[in-house]
Amino acid sequence: MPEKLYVGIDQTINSKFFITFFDPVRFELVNFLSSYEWLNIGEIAEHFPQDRSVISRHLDQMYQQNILIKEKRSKFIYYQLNCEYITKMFENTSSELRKLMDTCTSNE
Amino acid sequence: MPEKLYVGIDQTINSKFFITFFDPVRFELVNFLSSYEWLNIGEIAEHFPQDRSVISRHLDQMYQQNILIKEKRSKFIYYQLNCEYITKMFENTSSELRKLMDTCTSNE
DNA sequence: ATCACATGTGCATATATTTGCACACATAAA
DNA sequence: TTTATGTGTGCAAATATATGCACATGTGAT
Repeated sequence: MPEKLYVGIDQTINSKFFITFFDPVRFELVNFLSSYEWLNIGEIAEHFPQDRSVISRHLDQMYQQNILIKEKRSKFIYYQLNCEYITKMFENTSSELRKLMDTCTSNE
Repeated sequence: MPEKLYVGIDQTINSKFFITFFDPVRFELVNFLSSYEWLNIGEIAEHFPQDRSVISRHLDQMYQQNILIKEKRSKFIYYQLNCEYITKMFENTSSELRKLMDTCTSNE
């Protein structure tokens, strides 16, 4: 603790990503999208009780956090899980946390 | 997608843990506690602008999710990060996600 | 027992977020 | 152009959660 070389986890961990990811509805969206490739907003919203506009906003929030990738084709907007980024984000966070936790357990 | 052998991530991932972990105030508490060993509620609350009762409730929520371990000594209640559990939870989640993401990227 | 202090809790308020409607905008077809 | 359809947005209501006060409870000391 006196000679702390590591910066706080608030510096290295993107908590907004996780808050976006684990919201109940958005987490269901992730789960749903993991079974499909490109789907447009209407196709996605069909499978959820919420209004299409609500789903649209959730998808946009997920896109802002790079959880989804987006593609516009004519008047449709297709979304897909950004698998690479999601996996990397979790694994990087795991290792950042592992570093931090190693220092705190060694202090006991 | 037709022959999906994996169960949904909602079955294998404990999202409540992460929702608890990444709440802004509780995340700051994790960050703060990572620099110390056992601290009682009063000592912790001194470092935060919120009322002691608010901090007390946050700590209890974290304890419910195994983010913290607790120890009562006389009239004090001491908390400490549950480093093992936190690390394991993140790493298990990472690998569950990795499994899921591997199936979705191979579909493209 | 009384006192001092640490923590828990009921409850109303504050704050943040989601939700759905109504409508605006965009795109493509007729 | 008008029409149909997909998506974005303003806004108010609903919902969930955090917050802080006041007080209750518990524990140890005097």
